Amino acid sequence: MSEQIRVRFAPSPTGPFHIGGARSALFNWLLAKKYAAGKFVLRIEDTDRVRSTRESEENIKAALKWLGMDWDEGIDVGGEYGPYRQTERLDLYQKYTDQLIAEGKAYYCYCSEAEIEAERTALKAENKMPIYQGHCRNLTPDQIAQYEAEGRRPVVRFRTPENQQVRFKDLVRGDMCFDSNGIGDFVIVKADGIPVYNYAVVLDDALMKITHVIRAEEHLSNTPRQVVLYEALNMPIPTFGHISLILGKDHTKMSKRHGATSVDQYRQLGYLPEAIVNYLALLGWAPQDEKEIFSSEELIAAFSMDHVAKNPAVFEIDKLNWINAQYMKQAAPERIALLAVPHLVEKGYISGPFSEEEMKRFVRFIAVIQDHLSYAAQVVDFAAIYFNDKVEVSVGEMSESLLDETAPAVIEMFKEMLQALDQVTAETVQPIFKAIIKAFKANGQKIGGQKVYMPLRVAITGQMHGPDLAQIIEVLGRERVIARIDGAMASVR
RNA sequence: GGCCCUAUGGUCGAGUGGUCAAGACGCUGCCCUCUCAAGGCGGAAGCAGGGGUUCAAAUCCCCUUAGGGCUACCA
Repeated sequence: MSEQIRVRFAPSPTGPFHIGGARSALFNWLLAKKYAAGKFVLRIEDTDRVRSTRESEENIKAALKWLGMDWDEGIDVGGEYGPYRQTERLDLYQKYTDQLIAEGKAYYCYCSEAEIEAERTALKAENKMPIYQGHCRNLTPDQIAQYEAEGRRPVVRFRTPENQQVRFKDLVRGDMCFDSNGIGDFVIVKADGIPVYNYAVVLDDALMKITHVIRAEEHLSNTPRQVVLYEALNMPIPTFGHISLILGKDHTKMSKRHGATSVDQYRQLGYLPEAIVNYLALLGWAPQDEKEIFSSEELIAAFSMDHVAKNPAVFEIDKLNWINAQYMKQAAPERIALLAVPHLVEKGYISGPFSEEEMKRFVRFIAVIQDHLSYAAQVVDFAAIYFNDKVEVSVGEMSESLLDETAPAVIEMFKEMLQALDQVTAETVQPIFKAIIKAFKANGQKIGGQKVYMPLRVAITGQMHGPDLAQIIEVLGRERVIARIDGAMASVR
């Protein structure tokens, strides 16, 4: 592969930025970064004026940046092949359209949408391929004048060569071959003068000197249309690579039904961008070795289109969660704390951002629960341990552990020993538990760790499960721990 | 309907004519442990079906089946 590699990501800004789009972008980005002279360009395909929005374009850019995929050329950053928004390139396209028409490779078609629709329906009824039958292929000047007089606005159709084998090379599918007769004379410019996707994409990719077009498989069947256009335009055909689609759990195309599908939803849930990138890379591509966790740099080094899978991949949230958890364990607690703030606010634990001092303390708590988290929003599952000073002991196993006959003595001893400590840290607290067991033993009573830890855990956290108790005590501090214990004991008495 | 793509455990996937068919997630057993996680060590679980080709097929060919895409004046 040449070092002059130029790839692009060309999304349509028509909605939330989808996880599948992110993977397409990633594969292109990885390919560009692999080569010193590689360039990744970001182009906005907004020819669908009804559905395209600036808001969506901003989302895409923000998501790409969040994921760490910087672009060398394109929207916002510019470059020598701009502009990079298709609606700003209309005059450029016009030149080539005129040329195609002049050469007889394209022609005006005055058929109305209703007429086309009727033709299509009829063909389908006969079990034939619903392709344009060429009604306006060879209009006389008189006919054209007649249509113009009727006020018809023409589209431009491409005169697709007949009886031709359209071939192209696909990096993931191998050599592809389509029959040109299955294509028909398709529209390249709509009645409003705006080129259609299949046409604009060819012009843009050629003009922007794109060498490799890596995109989703849904475009595979469109590729022969594009290839005939490249040929008619006398422009070099890029190398294609059609990566398979990402499916939901039920093996249908990922949609809202499958839960979070947009990059932004994952960002809001407190997933880490490195983890998303890592997971996406593993979806449809496999490294040569058995490595699973990759930094961006490692990904760039290891990535190759040679090992991109052909079959569609099911998006498995469990695996993403596992990968994200791997990154969470390594992440700075400060970062996780920051990501958790909106969720803590939402649950009413706090009313706004932490003060600097509060943050410092909360970060210590995060360090304690860090290994329990798949993503930052899950902090709320542990937040009660930290925030609820008024411990609620539910009747049942919990209250029983406090009403256990050894419990009062355990708790009294614990309080005394905790008070006696110079410094309350996990290291100084831990020996207390052992000391209590020993004290019972000296008294002729054998009790297990369970009888010591559980009443204390329940009295301090109001829960029977949770992270290391000594660490929780360190984070909470002596006063709050004592107060919680007293409150809890009072509530069960 | 036509054209096209795809098919290895529940999932991601290694595998490119000769392997006891990797590894990971998930599930599960044990260890660790106050608990829940994390971590460590094990286990169950797979070549969609049928025909060929070949001494030999997950691997090559054909058919069937299933899933998906395209067939727009969407991208």
